[in-house]
Amino acid sequence: MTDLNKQDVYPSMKISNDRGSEKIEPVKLGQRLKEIRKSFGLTLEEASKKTGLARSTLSKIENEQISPTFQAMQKLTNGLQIDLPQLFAPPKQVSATGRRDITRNNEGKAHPTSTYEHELLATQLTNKKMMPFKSRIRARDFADYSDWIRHAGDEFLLVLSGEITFFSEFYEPVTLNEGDSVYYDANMGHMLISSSEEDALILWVTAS
Amino acid sequence: MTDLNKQDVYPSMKISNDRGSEKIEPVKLGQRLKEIRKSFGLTLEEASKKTGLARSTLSKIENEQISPTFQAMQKLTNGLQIDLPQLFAPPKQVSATGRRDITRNNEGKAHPTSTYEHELLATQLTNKKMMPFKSRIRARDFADYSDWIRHAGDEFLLVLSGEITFFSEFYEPVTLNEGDSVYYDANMGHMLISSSEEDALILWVTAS
DNA sequence: AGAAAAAGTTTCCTTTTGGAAACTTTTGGT
DNA sequence: ACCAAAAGTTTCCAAAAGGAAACTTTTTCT
Repeated sequence: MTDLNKQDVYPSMKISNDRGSEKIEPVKLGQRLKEIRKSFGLTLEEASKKTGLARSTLSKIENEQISPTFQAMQKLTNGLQIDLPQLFAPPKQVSATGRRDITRNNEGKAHPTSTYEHELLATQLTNKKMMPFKSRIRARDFADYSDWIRHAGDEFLLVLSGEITFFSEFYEPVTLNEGDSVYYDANMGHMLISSSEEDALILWVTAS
Repeated sequence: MTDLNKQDVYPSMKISNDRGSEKIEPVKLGQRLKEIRKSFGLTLEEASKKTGLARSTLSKIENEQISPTFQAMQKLTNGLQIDLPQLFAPPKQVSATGRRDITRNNEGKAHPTSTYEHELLATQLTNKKMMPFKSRIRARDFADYSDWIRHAGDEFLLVLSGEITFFSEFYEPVTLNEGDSVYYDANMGHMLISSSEEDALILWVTAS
């Protein structure tokens, strides 16, 4: 195999930035950590017990007097049960106004097709991590589809009413009734049909 | 005021750490870093110039002889133009068989509290991009909470039955009935109560 | 308000990291 | 194979992090 490297595959990852050490963006780790600890209602002492780091060390980290080692950070994330991404997470400014979008029943953005009738919810917000839909499933037959549906990301689906049969690439078809749900990798080929008399109503959410 | 903290009212925070790491995960940072550097076709010397870290230091980090400080890691990520998530959670295994998890009605993992009764869905899968819950809302009063609920990520909520009042930090309370949904930034303080006689049932999904 | 307890910060000292240079291993050319 | 250059590792020391305990501030009693 040729020595294909990331630069070939992912042009976006350009390393052309030749400036040795650019200005180090001051990710406010300490501040962030303090927020998290407080949000759990923990004192330094308690956090100390959970993480195995000294009270004093935690204090210094929170006040940005020291730069914790990776080891220390692992103790932090393990002890407090948080993810690293969460810690480094974007400057995360709580927007002054907050993001919120309410969609009333049947007032989403409709996308009807012969097999589905999708209603996109929360259309007012941009940069969402998830895309929620409510759909009416018209398809009654496997043959209503030309091929597996397949796309990036995770998908979660809950049956609101009716009965569907969920087909997927590596599994036997399965019947889902009201209240049943399925979570799957959308890269795996999938499709679904309504398997009762009526159309089925489902809620589904994607995230990538 | 009672010492009610987030963990009490919001047990999901505990389990939302779904990265499959209950115990001390030995993230092979050094190994991973070496992979990345090689994939860019960089020598230690070049990486050193880009990151501002000494050749020797890089070597020691890669061979896991030392645990880099947060500062050092920032230099790494800045200099090499990679982001932290990449460093920590890259194994990125696309399972050959496909990931899928079905949760039957009322068969999720329950987490009852006085105000909520959460049922975590899709408990079999790890590394999910979303965390789906079905919940029964018992709270009838604003005062059932000690403070706003606030955590990282986006949240989507759909009312399955009953009627809820959704309180959030920067908005007036709003009443949601069956079929209504709301999408919001979970960093924004929020909480909700059942505003009809019966308990309300909701579906909600978080993603961060 | 004052005392006691709890929470948080700073000091002091030990352990560990980070960097320059010496040293070893690998690669490339002849 | 040999030698030279490049790449990588280790040594040694200065600089910084981590922990125990002293100290200060804040909270919670009476």
